[in-house]
Amino acid sequence: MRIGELAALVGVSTRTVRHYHHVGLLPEPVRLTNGYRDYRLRDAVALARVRRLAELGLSLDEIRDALADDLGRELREMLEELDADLARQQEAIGARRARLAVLLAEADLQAESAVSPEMAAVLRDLSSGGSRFAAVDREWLALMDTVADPADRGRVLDLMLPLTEPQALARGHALYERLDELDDADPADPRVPALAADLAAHMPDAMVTAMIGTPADAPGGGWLEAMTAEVSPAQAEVFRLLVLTLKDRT
Amino acid sequence: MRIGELAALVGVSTRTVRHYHHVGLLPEPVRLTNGYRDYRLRDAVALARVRRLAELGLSLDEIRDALADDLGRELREMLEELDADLARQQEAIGARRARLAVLLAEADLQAESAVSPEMAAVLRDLSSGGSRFAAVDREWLALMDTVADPADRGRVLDLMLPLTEPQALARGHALYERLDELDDADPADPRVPALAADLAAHMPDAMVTAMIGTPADAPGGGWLEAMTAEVSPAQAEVFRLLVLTLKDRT
DNA sequence: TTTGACCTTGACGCAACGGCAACGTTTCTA
DNA sequence: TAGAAACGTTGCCGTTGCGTCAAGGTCAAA
Repeated sequence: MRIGELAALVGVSTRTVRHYHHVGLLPEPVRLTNGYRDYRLRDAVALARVRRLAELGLSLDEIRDALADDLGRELREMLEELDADLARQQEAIGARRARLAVLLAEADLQAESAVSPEMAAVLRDLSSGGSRFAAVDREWLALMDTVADPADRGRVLDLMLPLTEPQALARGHALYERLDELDDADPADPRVPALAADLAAHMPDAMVTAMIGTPADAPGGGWLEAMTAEVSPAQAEVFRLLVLTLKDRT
Repeated sequence: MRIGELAALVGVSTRTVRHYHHVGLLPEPVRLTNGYRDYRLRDAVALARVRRLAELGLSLDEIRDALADDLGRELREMLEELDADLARQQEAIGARRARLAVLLAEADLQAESAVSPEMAAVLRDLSSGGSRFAAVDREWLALMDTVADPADRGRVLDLMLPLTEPQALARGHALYERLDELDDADPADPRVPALAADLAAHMPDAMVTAMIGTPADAPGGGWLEAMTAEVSPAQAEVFRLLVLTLKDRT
């Protein structure tokens, strides 16, 4: 047999056969005088053996190990491991499909699939003012929504919901405006501690504990540093004081 | 933010961030005077967007397309396609696990997992004689067992089973011996046509139609050529006559 | 001052082949 | 009998999504 016949017989490409030679999975057969490889039936059997394991999902390395150990206990362990692995894959795919189903159902209602639809609603409410600072806050919330795992995502939403009530929104807008006014103010400006105190008063307890409690190295952890870097010195000072105040509150 | 902070914030490696820059998924931010990349919150938002789609299983190319088309209809189609793809994967994995379960159950009984256990039993029966020719036949059957898809595999077994009955086995061994005797005989030897006729008489009808009916380009198709290449000229001639006889029989 | 923890670009590695180049051999066909 | 088609040979690059050096430059703390 020449390589093409062997390949057709077993149902693989000639490239695959040569690849198996290259990686030592299949012994090189004798050559004819013209240099062509000359295969026997036993080569086809060996190749079919390899393919059988490959199609079960074993890597070529694993197949080599399994065949080297002459089809003993080793193979059985590998197969069990493989089965566990496949089970995990099935679960993972199932979870992804579940998330997809949610996304697809919601996509019928709105196309803003960059964030979850609940969070999109929250962001719409918050964005009714033109505050430059509100924009930073919105970016931050959008980030939290994408970065957190689904369980935390619900918690973030719960934290935000009280702030979307009409009175809270009005007060929030006023606070945003006061923050905007500090854009090029001095950090020692008297309005700074006043605003920090009012902000602290405006924040629900649950949000406070969430903000203080987030470990610095978890995803979404360096929030304070990341936000202060975005704002002016006076605004950063507001944050510093705010965090101090909140820490006292716990 | 520097690249490490950004990466930690979103929960990826710095290498991943740079990779996304490299492939154009994430715009390069401004550089500080020392050459460090300087990220803003919106970069984190963009990165998190990308990750969100990536974790759903979209390829980076698809993510680029989806984001370029500004989160419209395109994305929805891709998600649906992805869902269908995942469904197919689930099915494929299920099929593999089913095959694995069979293998594992049988591995308790015997370790000869290169061929299916039923075929292993058939091969044991056939191998009771020391005929060199029987060895070729056994290789061939082992190959058919691994190469054919599961549906065909059962058919092959059905074909073989009649030959494993005691009387059939005895006659089969006698035929093998007569084939072995032709190892270095002349193709014109009078024993050749006689043996071909006896072989034809020995083969069940179902096996005949299976052998004649297999298309030459299907997997396992070139069986005649592959087998004749393994044997001596006189034995090949037996085969030629055998096939002629069998073709008449259909 | 010297670690040590960052950052930079660049390049190789990975799994399992597919595909091409550039060339020789065999086989079919006109 | 010539030429084309269909095989064979080796070798190298491309794929995916980064991980992992290598060989530096930068910056903060001890």
